Amino acid sequence: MAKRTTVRDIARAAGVSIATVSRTISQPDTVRPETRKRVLDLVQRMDYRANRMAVDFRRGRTGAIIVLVADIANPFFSEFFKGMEENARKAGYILLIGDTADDEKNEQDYLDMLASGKADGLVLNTATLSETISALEGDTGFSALPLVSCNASLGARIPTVRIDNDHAGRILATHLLELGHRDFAQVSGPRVSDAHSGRFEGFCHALDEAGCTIPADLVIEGNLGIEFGRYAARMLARRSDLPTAVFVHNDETAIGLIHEFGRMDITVPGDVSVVGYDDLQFSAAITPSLTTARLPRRRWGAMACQMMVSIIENRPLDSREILIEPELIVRESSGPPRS
Amino acid sequence: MAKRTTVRDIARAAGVSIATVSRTISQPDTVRPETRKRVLDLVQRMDYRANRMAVDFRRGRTGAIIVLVADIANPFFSEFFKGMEENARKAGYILLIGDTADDEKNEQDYLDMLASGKADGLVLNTATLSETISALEGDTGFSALPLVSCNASLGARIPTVRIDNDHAGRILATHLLELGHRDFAQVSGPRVSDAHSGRFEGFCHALDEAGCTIPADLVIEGNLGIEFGRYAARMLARRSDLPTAVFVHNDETAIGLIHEFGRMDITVPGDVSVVGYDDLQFSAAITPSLTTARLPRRRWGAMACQMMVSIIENRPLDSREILIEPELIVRESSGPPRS
DNA sequence: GTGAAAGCGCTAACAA
DNA sequence: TTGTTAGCGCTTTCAC
Repeated sequence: MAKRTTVRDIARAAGVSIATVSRTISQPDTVRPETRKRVLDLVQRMDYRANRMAVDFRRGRTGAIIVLVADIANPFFSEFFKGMEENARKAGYILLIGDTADDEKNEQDYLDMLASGKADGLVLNTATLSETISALEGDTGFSALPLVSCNASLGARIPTVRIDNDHAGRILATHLLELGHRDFAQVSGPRVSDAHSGRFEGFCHALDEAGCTIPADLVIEGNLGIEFGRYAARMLARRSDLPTAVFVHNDETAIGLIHEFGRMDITVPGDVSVVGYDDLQFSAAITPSLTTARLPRRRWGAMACQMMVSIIENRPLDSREILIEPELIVRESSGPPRS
Repeated sequence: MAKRTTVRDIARAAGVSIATVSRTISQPDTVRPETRKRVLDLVQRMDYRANRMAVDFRRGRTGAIIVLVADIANPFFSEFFKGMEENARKAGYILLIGDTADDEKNEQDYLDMLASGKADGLVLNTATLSETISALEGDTGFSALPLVSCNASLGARIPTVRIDNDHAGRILATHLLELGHRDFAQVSGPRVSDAHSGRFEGFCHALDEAGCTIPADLVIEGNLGIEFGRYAARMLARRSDLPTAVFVHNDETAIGLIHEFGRMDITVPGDVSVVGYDDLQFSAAITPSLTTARLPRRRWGAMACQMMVSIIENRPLDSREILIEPELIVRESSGPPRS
């Protein structure tokens, strides 16, 4: 493996100093056109490319923002990335994405690597970060690396852009109450995650205010996903008193649940109304199409990125916590309760 | 902003040399336990963390592999990432993902940044890379950065792990032929991409061998996605001679097409059979569930990553091109032709 | 406009 | 086992 071309090689070949080569690359207008041409030609011919590791090291910055997510397979994140990425690019950074696979150890590995200097900033969209984060902070509670959280549980300590999960739960409950429903079930993600506890509480509060409650055994809690949706459908179908409406904590799971109901000849919304949460692209393309709370995911990503860039570039923050409001999307899967 | 703690600070505080501090961090067993403890305590207390930029720079490696994809929003990629990531982790690397948003300029931005030293290797799963890649290669055709392609069009020049698209087209055609179909349509992605031309050709060849052809106006080509699927459904429905079977080049699009057929009271597979390509998690959770060619995406990612690690670590490659074989998954959306 | 020189923070010979 | 030292490749004052 041949040694890479360096500034020194170019400088020697062009008969200039390494400083001039460096300038030609990064501030072309500060060198005489004649010199510039000579250097640039050599750069081309000798296939010179500045060593990024050296550049980053010397400059003390990388031009990259990294975002860590719990599960990249969750289709939910795609728009979030788009929002981040667009803004990162606009601000002159590239966006790199890491997947912790919802594993604390992996997360720690990432943090160890990224903690200092791998990127100019770290955006966290993972659920279980409270402890690992502490490690990033000194005793002063000051982190060497600019951090933005997309998650409520860290909100108090680091700048946060998060979804108003409580509100989402409320608008879905209100929608179902207005349709006349009184008997509910919830298919929930792990409530240790505040994303899920937020949805759960918001939904329950709205029911409370209307004088309704959900019996404990009509709350089915577990790791969301299509298969869990199927499982929940079977659990519910087994009961003699099928509720008239189900709030499923994400669309993916709701899609599994609806499909399984279909197999068991339980019609949606005829027999039971189903509402989801997220508004995936597929949510409008199934039958029946899914009533859900749309999260403005792209905006979420955009805001998170803007906040990060402000921090990196030492601009004052308007606010240390930004709330993103979800929006009710009514489709076919919700209707009046069966009589 | 306080200056960060460096090896020198720790060395001074512990009364040792900077070399000892460095060793304590990276090869703890080579220092006397007593010294080690003293240093580690200080590291903790002074919140020292080695500057990754300096470490990477000095060592000449980063411990990171970057994969670039054309569109991270495509649910298709998630399993591919998982496969890569698992293997990267196993080999001691972290995986970072970049999204080029299918834009050559973005791609170029990434490559400029990544080309040298941002990562130990670059895996490319983007369609339109032929030109940009040239820039990475010197006149010698030698790239400074280890490269692996997941795409046929670059296959000749750099190591490749790719899907056997041609074969996939064939097994889907064969399945439909065996069901008795003779009248086909294809809903294709842009055929400038060899992923799509491969599927297209494979499908057509198998039909040829059975004495069938697809009329040119029954090939609907465009940018795949749910909306395009809906559009294709409307185009097909408008015809007097609706074909009996449609091969849609990915599941996402097939889901849109089936949903739109449903709206128009065209039943699948009663009126028309639909087969997709990918096997997304949602493909089994719609009604009717989708017959498709399953791409072993996780394996794809795993192989790509293994190949990359081999290259980085100068191990010999078994082969410079690995083909991943898709598998036919028969579900409800395909059946005998209407009589 | 250009060159000389001083490091950025760290690791890895090598010497002690 | 520990310390000394020489850079990694680049950018950036500061002279000229």
